[in-house]
Amino acid sequence: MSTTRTTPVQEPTETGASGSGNNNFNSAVGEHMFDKVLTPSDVGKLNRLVIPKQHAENYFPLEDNQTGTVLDFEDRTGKISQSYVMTKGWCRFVKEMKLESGDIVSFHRGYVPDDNEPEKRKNIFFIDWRHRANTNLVHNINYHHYPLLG
Amino acid sequence: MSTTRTTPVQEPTETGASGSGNNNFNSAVGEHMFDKVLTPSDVGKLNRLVIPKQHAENYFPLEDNQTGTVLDFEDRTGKISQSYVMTKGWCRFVKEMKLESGDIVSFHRGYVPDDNEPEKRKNIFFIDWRHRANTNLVHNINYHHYPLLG
DNA sequence: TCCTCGACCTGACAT
DNA sequence: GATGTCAGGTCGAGG
Repeated sequence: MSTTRTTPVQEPTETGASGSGNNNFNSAVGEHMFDKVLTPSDVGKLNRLVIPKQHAENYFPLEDNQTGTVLDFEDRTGKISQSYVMTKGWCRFVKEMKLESGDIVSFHRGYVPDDNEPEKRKNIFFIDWRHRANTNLVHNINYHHYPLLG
Repeated sequence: MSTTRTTPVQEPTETGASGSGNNNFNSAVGEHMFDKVLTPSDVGKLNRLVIPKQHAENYFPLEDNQTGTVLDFEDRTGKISQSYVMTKGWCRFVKEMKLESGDIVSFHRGYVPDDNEPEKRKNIFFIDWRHRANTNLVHNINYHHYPLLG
């Protein structure tokens, strides 16, 4: 219970292709971006989800992230690092899905053509979740998905 | 000791023009950007300075900050917020300047013409500091400045 | 009031 | 020991 650091956020189990039973969402929803095993504070009273920096910058449309701005102190260097949290809407999501520490959320991205500008594509985000395995809960290994609009 | 929140990061005392004695640095160094009163952790073992978000986004060349990316959960909204800290080089600065909680750092910006492209200007950053007033320390109300390269 | 949200502060830990 | 990131808190504004 004590050591609850983020799982070394492993690269995805390559899209639901692995046989872990998460195929009750249509594969057409899009590509898998990343997973996070929820920490106690992700599902606690803090009402926020810490998003691993690398994934936030890789996958969300934050535009032009330089992973920190570097300045120089004369001969030295000063670096400004950034971190990312999701706040708005998260707490409601946790409650409705009854998420607990150890459960897993999984972000996916899809595209739709933009009707007005066919050469452009519009992002659609999805968030899936499942209860962790190795639990006494009834609903283990159930996957769900929840659409997002980007 | 307990309540050590950031001073409501007030707007600057409008460039050293106010009579608080901070004129031992050449006014040619540039415009005043913002101040921060140092917290205990800013000068402690954590080796980092928390930079108020608004100032980081207003003044540093982080490019294209949208102050949080907004996604929509169907009819809901999820928002990703960012925070900023300065890490590299900060701890050395604190030690050399003997900064303590309650002291104030002040960021300034100047410009120099870019020799190759005269129409462009290059940022130069400076960080000034002073010990807080109302202290028993000897060096109160001393201002210093420290050049940065941008 | 209570809750959410957003910003900030502080500490732990990995590298 | 220095740096970078994440976890876990507090606080205040606003609904």
